[in-house]
Amino acid sequence: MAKKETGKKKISESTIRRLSLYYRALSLLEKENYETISSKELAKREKLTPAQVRKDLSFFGSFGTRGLGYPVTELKHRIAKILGIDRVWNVAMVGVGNIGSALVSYKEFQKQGFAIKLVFDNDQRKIGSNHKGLIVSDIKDMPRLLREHKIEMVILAVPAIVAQYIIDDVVGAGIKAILNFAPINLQVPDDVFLRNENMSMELEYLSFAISNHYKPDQK
Amino acid sequence: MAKKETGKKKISESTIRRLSLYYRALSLLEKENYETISSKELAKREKLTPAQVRKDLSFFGSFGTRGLGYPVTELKHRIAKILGIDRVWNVAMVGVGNIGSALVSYKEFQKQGFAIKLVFDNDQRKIGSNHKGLIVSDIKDMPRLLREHKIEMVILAVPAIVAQYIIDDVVGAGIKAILNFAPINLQVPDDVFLRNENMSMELEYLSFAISNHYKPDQK
DNA sequence: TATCTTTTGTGAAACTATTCACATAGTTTG
DNA sequence: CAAACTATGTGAATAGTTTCACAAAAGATA
Repeated sequence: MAKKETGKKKISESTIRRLSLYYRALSLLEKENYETISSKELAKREKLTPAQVRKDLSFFGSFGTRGLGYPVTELKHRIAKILGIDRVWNVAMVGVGNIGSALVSYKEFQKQGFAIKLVFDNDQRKIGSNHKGLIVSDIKDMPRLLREHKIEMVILAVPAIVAQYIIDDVVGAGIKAILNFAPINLQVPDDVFLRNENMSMELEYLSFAISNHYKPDQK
Repeated sequence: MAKKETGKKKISESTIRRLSLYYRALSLLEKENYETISSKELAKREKLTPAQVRKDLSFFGSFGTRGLGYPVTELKHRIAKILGIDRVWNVAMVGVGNIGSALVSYKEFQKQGFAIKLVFDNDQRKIGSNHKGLIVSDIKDMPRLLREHKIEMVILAVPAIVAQYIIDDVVGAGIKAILNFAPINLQVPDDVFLRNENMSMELEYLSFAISNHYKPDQK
């Protein structure tokens, strides 16, 4: 009997991140024509333990068949539903410097259902120019355009120095989910989800690892 | 009496990541002409608890003065030393598609001491072309060039489908630290540090958060 | 110099996450 | 169809991380 997710029990951040890994692994398994997959094999592919896989999934229901494993395609869809990626999300890119313009062309986002519909900048030389079929809009028009195009997520790729001002505008326009690439700690109201992506931090981690002959559990 | 880091006790991944945050905060504090900073204030700036800050630092020694706090500039240098970023690292970029070429121009890496010295691709149309002052080399010459230029870290920004072949070459050339942007789980020997950066995963996390009215501790 | 205040550094406690281990339920085989 | 096998789902045990709480150390005050 599948337990319905009540939304009551607290799901840990790590579990959610692993769901993304499972989803990716299942997409691959589907292409390899697997019909079912055991927690053991799924764990092996993502360098986790079978118990971890089963425990993670058990928070959301009971998806497997004892003696057989999990149905690949069905589990994939179930995870997509849990993650909320069983639909297309309208995303806007704010800032088209190096990172911003690269991400606009990044196929992976589109593939996972994150459709970049609008692109903004405050640089007059960039406004009006074409980035992969999208015309760069003036950041001054952002509040209106975000609403008009029903944008639900924003990727912020602006210089750290202006990031707080711009995120205030983004929040003001009603956006509740923001992925920030500026290396600075931004303030947002409690009901806005903010994730920070800091690529230097990953290199610093590697630097620490080499410098200290550190042997972590390779994630 | 400062306790010398023995390298024996296990430092958690989260602690290391927070060191990066402290480092960044301290750099800012230095610019704001702070001479000392309390764990309380430092915690506030990075949305952590004072106890967390003190505990993290205590793994590496005793850097503060009771009643006063931590000396900003000195602590910054100490953390730089711990993270191994008190020097310049020679880095190579492998793959100059969207992400790769954006990262080559990404100022933040340079600023943090990660100097991209070589750029590789296997696409004949790209080889020989100029990316921000760097000529794209043929990936066939990678083993030789990595050694000649004393490269210690590689950023892998190639399509998932070829990532395993290419990382095998990178490992073969003696590289011990790799930051991978391909959304696939790569195999490397035990003595090679591999970090995966998956930007779609961050958007999926936001998608989950919105879809489930999830309220995490905003990290 | 004595007292008060501040803030560190750190064991211990509380909390969170992972792994274990096994009853259970289903498949497969002869 | 019964026995053997396989693999889930999950409480309990273990391991790991964060927070608490306070003694101790240093600065500030008078």
